[in-house]
Amino acid sequence: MREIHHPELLQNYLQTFEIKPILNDELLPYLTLYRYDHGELICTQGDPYNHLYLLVKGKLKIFNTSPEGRTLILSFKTPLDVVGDIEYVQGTDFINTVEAVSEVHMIAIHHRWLKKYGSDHTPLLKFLLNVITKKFYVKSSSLSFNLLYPVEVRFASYLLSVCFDESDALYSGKLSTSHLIDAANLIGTSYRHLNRVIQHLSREGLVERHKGFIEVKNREGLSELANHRNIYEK
Amino acid sequence: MREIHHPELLQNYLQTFEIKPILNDELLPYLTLYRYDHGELICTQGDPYNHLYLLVKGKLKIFNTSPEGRTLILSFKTPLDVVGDIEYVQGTDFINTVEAVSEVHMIAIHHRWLKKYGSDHTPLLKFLLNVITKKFYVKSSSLSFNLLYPVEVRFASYLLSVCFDESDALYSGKLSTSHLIDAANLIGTSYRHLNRVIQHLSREGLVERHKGFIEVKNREGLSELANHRNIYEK
DNA sequence: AAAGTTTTAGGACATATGTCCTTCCCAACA
DNA sequence: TGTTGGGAAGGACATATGTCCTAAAACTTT
Repeated sequence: MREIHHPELLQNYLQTFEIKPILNDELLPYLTLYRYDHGELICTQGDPYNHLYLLVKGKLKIFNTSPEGRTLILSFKTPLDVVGDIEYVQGTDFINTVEAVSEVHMIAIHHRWLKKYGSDHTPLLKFLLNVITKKFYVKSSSLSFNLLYPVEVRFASYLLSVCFDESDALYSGKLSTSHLIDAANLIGTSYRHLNRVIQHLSREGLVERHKGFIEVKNREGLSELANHRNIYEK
Repeated sequence: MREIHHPELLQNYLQTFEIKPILNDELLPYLTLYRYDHGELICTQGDPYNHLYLLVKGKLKIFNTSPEGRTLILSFKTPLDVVGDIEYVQGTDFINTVEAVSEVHMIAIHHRWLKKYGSDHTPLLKFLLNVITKKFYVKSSSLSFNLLYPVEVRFASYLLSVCFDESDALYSGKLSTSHLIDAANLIGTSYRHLNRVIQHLSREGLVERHKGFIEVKNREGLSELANHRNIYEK
C-alpha cells in the first residue's frame, strides 16, 4: 500500500464518479488516495474500523473466514464501490477481509472526519443507503445461488468472474493453478471436490487443464451452466 | 388484514418503540395501523412496492421463491422491525414474501408520503441505514451458516426459532407436522431429507415424533447442535 | 363397515461433497 | 546424477442430500 500524492488524479476520480456531490466541502481536504498491488490486503476481518474507502480503480475480492477456519468468498467489486460502509454505520470492526485482485486505487476518508462532518449530510446518507441496499440485493441472491446450485455451477460462475477482467488481457480466460485452493475456499467447497468438478468440466470440453493454469475453452457454455448469473461479480 | 382504528394504541406503539423521533410531523397523519392473523400474507414477492411497514407486534416470516420453484426462508422478524425498507430505497418491487406467524400489528406508511415528507429527513435516513445494515449482517451470517453447516444443524436452529415464541405458549416446543413441508423448503432442503434428519434427532433424544406434531425434548441439546446460533431469528 | 382417496413416513438408489491418504511430478540441493 | 521435499492430482471410502417410488395411516365417501 502506498499513498499517491497526485491531486489531479484525485480530482479526476472525484469527477468521473461524481463523488463531490455526496461529500460536503469540509470533508474534501481529508481525502487520501491509496494504491494497492495485486494480492495486497486493504483490511482484514476483525481489524478496527478506521477508514471508509471508495474504490475508484481495479478489482477487489471480499471474503470471510469462519470460526472453523473455512474461507468463503462474498463478492468481487469494481468501481465505483464502497468498503467500510456497513462498519461505518454500525461502528463495528471489519467483518470481512478485502484483497486487491489487480492494481487498485482507493480514496480513503478517516471515520473521525466522516463522523464530524458527514453524519448529517443528506446526500452522503442517501448515497450510503443506496450502496448498502445494493449490497443487500447481491448478498441476498448470493445466498439463494449457493443454496440452490451445486459447486459445478458456482465454479462456472466464478471462472467467468475471475478470468475475464477486461483491464487485464494477459490473464484472459485463464486461472492460475496456484489459485485453485483459494478458489475452492472462495466457492465454499474443498480443494478435492473442486478438482473433481474441473475434471468433469474438462471432459465436457468447457475448460482445459494445462501445466500451471486452467483455460476456459467455451465461455458461452460456462455461462449457460452458470445460468447466466455472475454471482461473484460486483 | 384489517385496519385497526385505535389512535391510543397507535400512540402507544409510537412511544414504546420511539418511532416519533425518526418521523417528521408531516408524516404522522398518514400512519395506519393494520392487523394480520396467523398465516396471512403482508406482501408477496413481485408485488409493487406501496407501503413501508413497521412491525410493532407479533412475528413475521420472510421467504423467497426461486425461479425453479424452491422456497427459501430468509428470516423471522420481531418488533421493532421494518418491512419494505430496501424496496423503498431502491424503488423496486417486493423481493420477498412476508407472512404473519402469529397475530401481527404493523404500522404502514404509503411511499407517496414517505417520498414527499421523509426523503430528506435525517433521522429517518439514519434509522433506515441502521436497520438495513443490521439486515445485511443477518443475511451475511445466514449465508455462511447455510454454506458451512448441514441440514441437521440448520433444522435445529430453525426448530428453536419457530417453536419458542414467548407470546404463544400453546405451541411451545412443538412443530405441527403439517408445517414440515414448509419447514423443509424454508431450510433449503427436501421434505424427504428433513424426515431423515428428524429420525436422526429422534434417535439422539433431541426431539420426539408424535401424531400431528414434533416435540422438542432437549432444547439445550438442540441449541448445542445449532452452535448456539439462532440464524433464523430476527 | 368397505372401498377409494389423500396424506405422510420411509425404502432404494443416485448424486454431491468431504476426508484422508497415496502417487506422481518437479524443483532444489547435495 | 541421485536424493529429498513440497505441491498438486487423484483414488478410496464415508457422509450428506436429492429423486422417485412404495407402504402405511388417516380420512372420505358410499
